[in-house]
Amino acid sequence: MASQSLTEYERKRLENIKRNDEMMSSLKLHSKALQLSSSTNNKRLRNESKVYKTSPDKKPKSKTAPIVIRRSLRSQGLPPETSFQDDNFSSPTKNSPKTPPPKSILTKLGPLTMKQAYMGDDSSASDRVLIDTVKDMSDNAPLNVKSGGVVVGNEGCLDLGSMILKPENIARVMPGKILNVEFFPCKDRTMIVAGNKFGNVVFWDVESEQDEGRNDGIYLYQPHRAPVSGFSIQPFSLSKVFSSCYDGFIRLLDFEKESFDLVYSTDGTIFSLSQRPQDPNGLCFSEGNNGMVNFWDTRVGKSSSSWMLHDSRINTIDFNPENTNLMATSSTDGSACIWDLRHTDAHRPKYLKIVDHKRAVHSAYFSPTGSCLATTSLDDHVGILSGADFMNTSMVFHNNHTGRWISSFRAIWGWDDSYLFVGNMKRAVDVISTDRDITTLQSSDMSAIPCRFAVHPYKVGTLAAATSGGQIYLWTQS
DNA sequence: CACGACCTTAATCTT
DNA sequence: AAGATTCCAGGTCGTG
Repeated sequence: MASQSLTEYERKRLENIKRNDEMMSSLKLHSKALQLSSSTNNKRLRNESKVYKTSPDKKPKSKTAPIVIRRSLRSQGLPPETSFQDDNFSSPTKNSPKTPPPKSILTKLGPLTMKQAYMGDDSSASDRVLIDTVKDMSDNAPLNVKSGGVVVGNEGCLDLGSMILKPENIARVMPGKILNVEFFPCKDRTMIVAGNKFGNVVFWDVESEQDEGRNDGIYLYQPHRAPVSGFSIQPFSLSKVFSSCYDGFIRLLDFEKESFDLVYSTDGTIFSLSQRPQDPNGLCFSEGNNGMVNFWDTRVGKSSSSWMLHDSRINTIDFNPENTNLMATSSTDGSACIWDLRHTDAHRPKYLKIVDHKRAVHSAYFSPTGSCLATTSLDDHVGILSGADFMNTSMVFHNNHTGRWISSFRAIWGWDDSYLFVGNMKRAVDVISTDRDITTLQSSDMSAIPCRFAVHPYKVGTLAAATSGGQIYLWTQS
């Protein structure tokens, strides 16, 4: 038998590949990605985003009027499904920027130029402005470096009542469900990056949108072909953006080289991506459904260590900003853990603390000072750990039952250790304070459920809320 | 135990 | 305006 000549590892790998292929084809993922990246669709999206932004919707009804919004969102309508090109989609004859990247490039083990991945067409702004803006930001990077990676400055003085959602800060930045949204850690700029389930990555340069007329400040790319599961941008290197994908690829967008380079690929699913603060060459990500965490050295292109830390997929990885030896993981196995990377126990780190939930845990994040941890679970609770060695656990009831179409909720910390932001199924943002008070940010302009959030690391009061319909609501402090 | 059928949920698409 | 479709979650329950 041929299989007998294979090593155990090789046989397992082949099995994995076969299983993945079966899953992918059964879900018609390729076709979806291609349909999505057709230039007609693309044009529609950019138009739509503009329309949506300039007139989010007239609100004839004063209070909650979700149906109104939905009607307006599809006013342009999608052209009837054309026969989609199939997997043998031939490479484009002309290298026009509006040509979607063919599957052969997205699956190739190699670099992908920004030009190849850019989804803008002739009528949209060139991404040259974006590239130059990010390079400018990067040149000012030293200004952004703070001790311990913690925001210093006016923390703690946020008045929630002063947070507002301006109509011009609402945008449909991409199609489909947004799984991830982040701010560039840049002191004087509001640059947002988001990723969706189709493998798109979008940049929203918010100031650019306000300053320039024709340019809407939104730049859409397709560097991946499956859901984007994570980003990592280090404050000291703003021109480099790591992104991970369910299909097992991790790419590094380098604005200097203007390409999305491949840094890692695996047969498993990558569910989350993180970097230890102040470690430019290390990547940390979760892989597969067996709770594996992998530490990857990008300089050598090798794994420095990998451990099975949970019984099921790991949904988030976060490092303590004060003590970067502490790492928090959240898992579908129903637990979240804090690990001490300095101490190992039976070939894996020792856990300092375990938080048990009754169902899957979708996030575990350290507070800005590192002295608290917040967990979010499908068991309809937000856990808050505090005190010496995270001894005190407090569970706050919160409806986290998002169902299938809305990304799971993940409570994130604000600009100090006193409160958390988390989605609310009634199209609002809940603010949970550590003393268990819950207040709500509401706006009649928020026409969909905000499920994934990010806070601007330097601008207190600037909060991005992303939806499963591709919108971002950018709350700011008035 | 493994597996599949079925349910939940909201936004979008189609009729 | 209303029904159909989405679909890389995750739980439950029934069957082989």
